[in-house]
Amino acid sequence: MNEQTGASRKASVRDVRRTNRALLLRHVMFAGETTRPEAGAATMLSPGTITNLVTELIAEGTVVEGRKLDSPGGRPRTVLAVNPHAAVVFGADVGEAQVTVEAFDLAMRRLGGRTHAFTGRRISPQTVSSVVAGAVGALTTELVASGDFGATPTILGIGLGVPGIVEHPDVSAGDSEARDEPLVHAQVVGWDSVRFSELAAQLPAPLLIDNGAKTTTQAEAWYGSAQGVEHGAVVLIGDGVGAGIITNGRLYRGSSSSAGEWGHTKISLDGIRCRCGARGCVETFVGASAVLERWRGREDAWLGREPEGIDELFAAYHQGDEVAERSLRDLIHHLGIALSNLVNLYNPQKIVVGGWFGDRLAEEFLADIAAAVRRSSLSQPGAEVVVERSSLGRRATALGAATLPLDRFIERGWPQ
Amino acid sequence: MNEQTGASRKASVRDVRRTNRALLLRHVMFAGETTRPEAGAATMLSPGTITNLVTELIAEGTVVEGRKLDSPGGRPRTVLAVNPHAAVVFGADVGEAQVTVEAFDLAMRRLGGRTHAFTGRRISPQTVSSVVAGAVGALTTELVASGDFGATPTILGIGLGVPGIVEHPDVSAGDSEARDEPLVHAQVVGWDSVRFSELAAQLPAPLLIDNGAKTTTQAEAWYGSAQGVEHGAVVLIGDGVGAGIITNGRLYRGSSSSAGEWGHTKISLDGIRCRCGARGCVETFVGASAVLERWRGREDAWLGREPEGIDELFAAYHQGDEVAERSLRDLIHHLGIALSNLVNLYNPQKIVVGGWFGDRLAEEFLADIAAAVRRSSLSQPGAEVVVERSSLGRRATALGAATLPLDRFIERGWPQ
DNA sequence: TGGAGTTATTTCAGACTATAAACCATGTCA
DNA sequence: TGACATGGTTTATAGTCTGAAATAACTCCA
Repeated sequence: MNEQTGASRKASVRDVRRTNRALLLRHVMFAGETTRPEAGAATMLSPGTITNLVTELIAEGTVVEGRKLDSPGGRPRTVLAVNPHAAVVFGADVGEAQVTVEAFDLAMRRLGGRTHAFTGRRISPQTVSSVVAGAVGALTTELVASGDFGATPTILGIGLGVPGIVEHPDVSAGDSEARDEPLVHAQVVGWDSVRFSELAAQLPAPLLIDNGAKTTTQAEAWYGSAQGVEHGAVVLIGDGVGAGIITNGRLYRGSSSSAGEWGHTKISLDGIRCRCGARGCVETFVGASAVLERWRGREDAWLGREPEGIDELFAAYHQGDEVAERSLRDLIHHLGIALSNLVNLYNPQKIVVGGWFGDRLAEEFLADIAAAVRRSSLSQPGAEVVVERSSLGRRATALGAATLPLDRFIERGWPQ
Repeated sequence: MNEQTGASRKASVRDVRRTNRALLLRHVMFAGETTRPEAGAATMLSPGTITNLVTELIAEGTVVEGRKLDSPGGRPRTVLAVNPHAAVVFGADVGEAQVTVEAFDLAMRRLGGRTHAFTGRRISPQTVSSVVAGAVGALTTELVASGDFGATPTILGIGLGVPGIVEHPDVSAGDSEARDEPLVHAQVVGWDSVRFSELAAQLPAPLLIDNGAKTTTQAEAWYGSAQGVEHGAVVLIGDGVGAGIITNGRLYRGSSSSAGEWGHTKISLDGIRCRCGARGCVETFVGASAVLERWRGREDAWLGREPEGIDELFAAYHQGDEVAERSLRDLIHHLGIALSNLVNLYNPQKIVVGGWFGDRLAEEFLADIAAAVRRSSLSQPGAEVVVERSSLGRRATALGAATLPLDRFIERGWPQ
């Protein structure tokens, strides 16, 4: 009996304020438009506290008052909303072949974006850095030109969704905000322990990095199909396969932020060798490239990516091709088993199926996928889980990346 | 953008006190003996607050002052410790064939216990209830006789670890502490949606129920091999196979408390049919009964439990029997794959291997198991995970069950 | 024996919070 | 115009932690 377990931090009166401010601000942001009484009901805070907090938020410029609502007798309620022009956040989707940077106002409305496609096979962190920095700069001047954000827009931060594991430094060891930047390990693009210090130094606001599957999950949780989900999973099926796990309403990261590597869990004791080196990985059964290779009868190799071929597969299926049908049936069967492992382990309320290939599958076979999941799951968690198609599409990754600085702002307030 | 996401509750000044009180009390309990300065360092609370809280805890009778420590110049520190005689907690291990009830003082020292073995195949909830109520009564009179707890010992609660899924009612819907008792689903003993209301009514203190694998995990997390682990898993291998997952330092329960059913995740697309109805479950590869069936060459059926046979298996292995060796090698290989799924999904710091069969395996093959896990895991999380043997043995389940009321006491204080 | 030095513990003023209740503001309706 | 209803603010009060000052209880040394 030596160490502390489940150690929570000490609390002080200041924390009470921070918690309640965040609670209220989150309500305002997600409600879009609200009123003081409505916010009071949603947050359970007393009218006095609401007044107090709202006054502060208005003074800061974070929140603005709007029109007054009609009343059936009684003083009319004043509409409250986030001040969209109070600040800007950037979100970047770093893919294997391209980088997309998007700008959002404080109401998370898209203001503009830049996409840069790479021709070479592997992009270097330096290239990515210069593209991101360039896009942020270009978008910022665009914003200045629009006049909505003044001469020097307040930038809350730049979020980066990258294709790999992002290892965050141990927070417990001192709160020295200084140079504890995350390490990025991305096998797919050949990055090993990359730090984006140079990029961070170039940018006009803090750089926050996370795994792309996780930022996508965050986007679905805040604005998409996973809204309000306390325990859930977002699975992303493309060439590769990933997942984001939500536990207790928050994105789960694990001890070193690599949690959720569902694509490399095994559902078979043998099978094709995966690019991770193991055999039997989910990715080798449901990843788009693997499915294509199978369909074409080359079960021995797993290389390259060829998303176009998926169109052929679906076309063949619709023309009654039996081989195509069997490929898709097998895929759904395997997907059901792979998802049932998530169901039995996490007992999620909802599983959201996304990714370019997953989205395509869910569009046509959602019911079959759900049935396959239930067939392999334990009865109780299987009966409870809802399987749904993702609702945000390809922009989710950048959107989710942009929520990183936004979330930080909600929790901590303005810098300093 | 409608619903609230990751909704935290509103905070008030009272919560600050509760949080800090719990933080301090937890420190005192886990330290065994401490002092005010030591507690201050551990909790980061100021000396004034420590005095304040300690005074309250002493006045309540929860904490007592002890001897004064020698000082090399300066006022000597006074030893603080939990008052073991302040209260009693009970923990019950409801197994498939027997029920064990144990009593602990507030320092979680075992005071006594009762075990009742059943002869029939399936025990009814009524039988379990009367056995538990009887044992609690008998142990209580024993405690009264000992004189350490006065004429009417304060009982904080009775924790029950049961072999099945425990579904807790939704807490969010009103804080009516009234009759929202959990539902127990235990296929193994044939319980379907059982409520222990009658038992709760008979008992002299609140009844708290959880899954046995989860209470065992809790015990390992508080007092065993999983101490101080923020992200980890405790896997329990016996006839059946279960797991408890620790995320962010707390036991993870999922949306309806059935999380952690690792025994019924699939690592094979075909294979023996499991008692859950599916094929390829981990339990059919590493569960004791399944291993025995395999060893004896009867791969077609999976029935009954015969733990004694495991001794034969190990004996044969030690005598150089090749079939026994192959059985164990295969088992370890499969266990490695099954655990690697946990590693890739949860990214745990530590995996604790327990359960009567798991313990036996870990005793002899821990290094092999760890190697097998690493072989199948992704390199980054695989390199970080530590595989360890459980350290509490068979009493862990009841001990963990007893932590349920203890934890509640730490968080909420004395009843009322 | 007593004074200096040292560390533990308590006391207390000050800074913040939330809340309840009283109070003011601004409508509708008859 | 007054009664009523609801929205929003102000204020007194009760908790809470913290930092600094005060006090307590030692050891060491002359």
